[in-house]
Amino acid sequence: MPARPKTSDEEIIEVALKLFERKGRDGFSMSEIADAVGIRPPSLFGRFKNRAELLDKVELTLWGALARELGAATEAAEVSKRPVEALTAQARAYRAFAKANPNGYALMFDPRAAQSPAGATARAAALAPCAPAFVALVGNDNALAAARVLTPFLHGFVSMELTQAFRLGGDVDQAFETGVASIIQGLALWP
Amino acid sequence: MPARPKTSDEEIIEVALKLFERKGRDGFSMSEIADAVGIRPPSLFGRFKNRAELLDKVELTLWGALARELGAATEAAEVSKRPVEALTAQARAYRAFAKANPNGYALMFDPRAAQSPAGATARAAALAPCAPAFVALVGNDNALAAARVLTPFLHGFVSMELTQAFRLGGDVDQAFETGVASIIQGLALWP
DNA sequence: CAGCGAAGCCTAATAACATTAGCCTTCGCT
DNA sequence: AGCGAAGGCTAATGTTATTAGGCTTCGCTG
Repeated sequence: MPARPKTSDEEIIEVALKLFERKGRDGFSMSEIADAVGIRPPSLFGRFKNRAELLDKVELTLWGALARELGAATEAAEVSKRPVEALTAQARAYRAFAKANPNGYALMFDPRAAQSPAGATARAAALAPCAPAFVALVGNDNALAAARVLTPFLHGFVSMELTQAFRLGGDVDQAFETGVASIIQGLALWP
Repeated sequence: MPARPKTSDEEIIEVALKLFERKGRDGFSMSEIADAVGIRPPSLFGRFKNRAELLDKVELTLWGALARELGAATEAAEVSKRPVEALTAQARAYRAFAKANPNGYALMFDPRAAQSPAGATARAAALAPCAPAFVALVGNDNALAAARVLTPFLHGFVSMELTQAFRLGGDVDQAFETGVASIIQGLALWP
């Protein structure tokens, strides 16, 4: 039935992601994306219901990428034997991902973005690689609670870092290491 | 020299704050604010350079309010003797403020908002009430580093809470209490 | 092999915004 | 009396997202 497409949904999402990452949430428009893939702005609406839906797709792509990074960090550490090292490695991977994709990272936690079921699933999936380390550290019953200590710290830290909220001097890299270590140490004290 | 003003900068900021809080960053426009104070949209630009400047003012107001809340929480605890209690109270006050002003809180940490010097000053001032407690807990030299553990956690936690990022069940209130306690316990271990 | 029908694109139009330009009115001060 | 500026207004501009309606291609079916 179809005619000859000039582009594909995937290409559009890719292009949108790059534009987004470079110019931030404000600096990009549907027109720019259309230009970049060689079609006219209204044609985008044949592929995506609206701008929000396109952003949802971009967000999902990013969650997938984060999940992959965390998974890679997990493999590097022998989780069952050394949960502390595993969590530290994952924390560093998390921060590295955020710094590599500053605007994208902000999108992933934007209140306006994806309340979609797919978004929720992607979020949960992204954290999955960390679960074994938490279980190994504090046991099955406390794993979720422990994740709700470290994860908010990570999210808060990188968010503040990306918005340049650390303005009182000092070594931010070291503050991160110290913070992760201190928090994991606190978790290790759990019964 | 003047004529008869129909409103004042302060009133506009108040109204903008309320509109903002209710409808979120997207759902509000200069037109709505103008309507609400009984003037025409272009007249706003005689008072504020542009929308961004108005938002800056709103943001400053919010930082001031947060500083006041934290100060109040501080007074209730005898900081020098009981830094743990003081920090816990401040943490609760911080969270309560964020939950009471969800959209406003998001604004305060928005990358797009105030990179203004006034904004930086306001941020620093907001945290000032907590400084004595950190000093009492970990000493002068470690206070900043300690603040950079607890503050990111708080910011991350409430941000995630406000964006409904905690979707795996469990008691979120308790997770907060547990997290704060665990982190402060970790800090208390510092040399 | 004629031709239906849908996918995918296009141009033109609409509506909401922020913001600028230019003008009018009021009123404190001389 | 009347200048000058503060503060407002209407009208115009330019940018967005988004909708409406129409044209073309081409896989499939008769």
